[in-house]
Amino acid sequence: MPSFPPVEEQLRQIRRGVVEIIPETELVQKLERSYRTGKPLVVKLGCDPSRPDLHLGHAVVLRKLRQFQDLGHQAVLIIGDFTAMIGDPTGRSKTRPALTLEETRTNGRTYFEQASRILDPERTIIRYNSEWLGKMTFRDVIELSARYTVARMLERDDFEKRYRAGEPIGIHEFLYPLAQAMDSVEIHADIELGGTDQRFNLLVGRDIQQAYGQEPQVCLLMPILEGTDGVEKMSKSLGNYIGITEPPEEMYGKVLSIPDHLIYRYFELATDIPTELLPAKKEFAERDPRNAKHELAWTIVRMYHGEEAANRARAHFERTIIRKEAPEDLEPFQPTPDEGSRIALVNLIVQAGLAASKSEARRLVRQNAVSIDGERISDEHLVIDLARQAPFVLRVGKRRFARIVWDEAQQSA
RNA sequence: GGGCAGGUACCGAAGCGGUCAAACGGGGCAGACUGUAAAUCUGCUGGCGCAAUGCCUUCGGAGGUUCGAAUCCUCCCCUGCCCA
Repeated sequence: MPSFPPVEEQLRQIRRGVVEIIPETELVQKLERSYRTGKPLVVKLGCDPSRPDLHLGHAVVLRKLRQFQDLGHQAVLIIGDFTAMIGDPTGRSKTRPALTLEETRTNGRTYFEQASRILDPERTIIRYNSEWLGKMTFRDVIELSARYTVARMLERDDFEKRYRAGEPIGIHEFLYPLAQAMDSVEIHADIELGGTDQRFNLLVGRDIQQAYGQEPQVCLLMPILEGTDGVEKMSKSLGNYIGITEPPEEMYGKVLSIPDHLIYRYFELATDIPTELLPAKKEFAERDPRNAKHELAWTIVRMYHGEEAANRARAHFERTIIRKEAPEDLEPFQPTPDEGSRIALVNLIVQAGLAASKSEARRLVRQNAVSIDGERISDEHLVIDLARQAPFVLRVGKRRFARIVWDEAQQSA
């Protein structure tokens, strides 16, 4: 039987970083009842297994779920494998490719593995929603749909905008919020977590739970973390994300590339530093953004990779970016020469994966972006004799390096 | 079922028989600057290529007209709106 901290203390922690609690009075009631009866609250978080690469944006809400675990409540992670199988078309673009059941299972496992860097896996219940959604008959679906109206669906910002803009909305898109609501019904969720973009979906959950005779869940909305560009929300498809499994060096560099005005926000939402220290960080970020950003990067890397890795990442950054030297642990790359031991520079660049095509490589040379052992190359027709010149470090742009080696024996073998 | 308007490169959007690998904007990449950033300026942004008025692939799909098509014709697919 878990023993909970006092309700006031729980509330204090739950409120940190939260944008909105709908409605807060019900949260208090639920907490009080749980405290009285010793029964943990069921806290739900739904996730989309079509993209199992978690980043700091996902981490915001996962950290909140972890916080509930630490307070003694029951975390339930819903893997939306059923919806992924159909292909969720949320957002403007085309329907996502539908996944097979195996793919969603594999993705689900990957998701959980990654989420375990934040959650306590021992105390997390995982449920796949195909388990109950897959069993529903057409009749069940019609009954479910009858509980909601088109007008209410169109309240959703995304639907309304698209409808007005004359963009297509598939009927099945109306079914997604309902499906998600059924997840809440299935597990009798007391609280559902989500980003502010999930507000509508979580609220539908409340209505549907009531329609099925249950007490409605409390919706707890977390802010959407901006990506490294500082404008759009962090997302993989926008390429502005920092993945939680990325190597320390990469993570460090990416954190450093965020605009200054986000430094404090990242401290608040993406780190585990105690709430009491936040005001000091805010002052730090305003007074000395450069060093505050370094501390932020270090803190985040430490959370996911440990202190030693964080120190290494900092040293790496100073070496490669500030002093513009090649990283020390570059994998050697043995190119396939064009003829004998000779290779055209543009071919070498493509082979080493530093450019996508020869034309691009050529362009980069013209733009003074290519150097060998620190020396700028301006001749796009340059041919390199590997036997004479290797090993050397090939560099393209600021961040792309390759250590080119030549081994006669290995070549003939 | 009928009518109308559309489907162009990563995205938005011009082009409507040759001078189109396709204007312009966004995004991306590179260079200068810098704190790695932001802002700013400059260049590049289908592939191949000895940067040639060169070759190949591309403008929803398949055919056709033409010396020549993103541009004209036919059929098909897709989207939105209006009517039924």
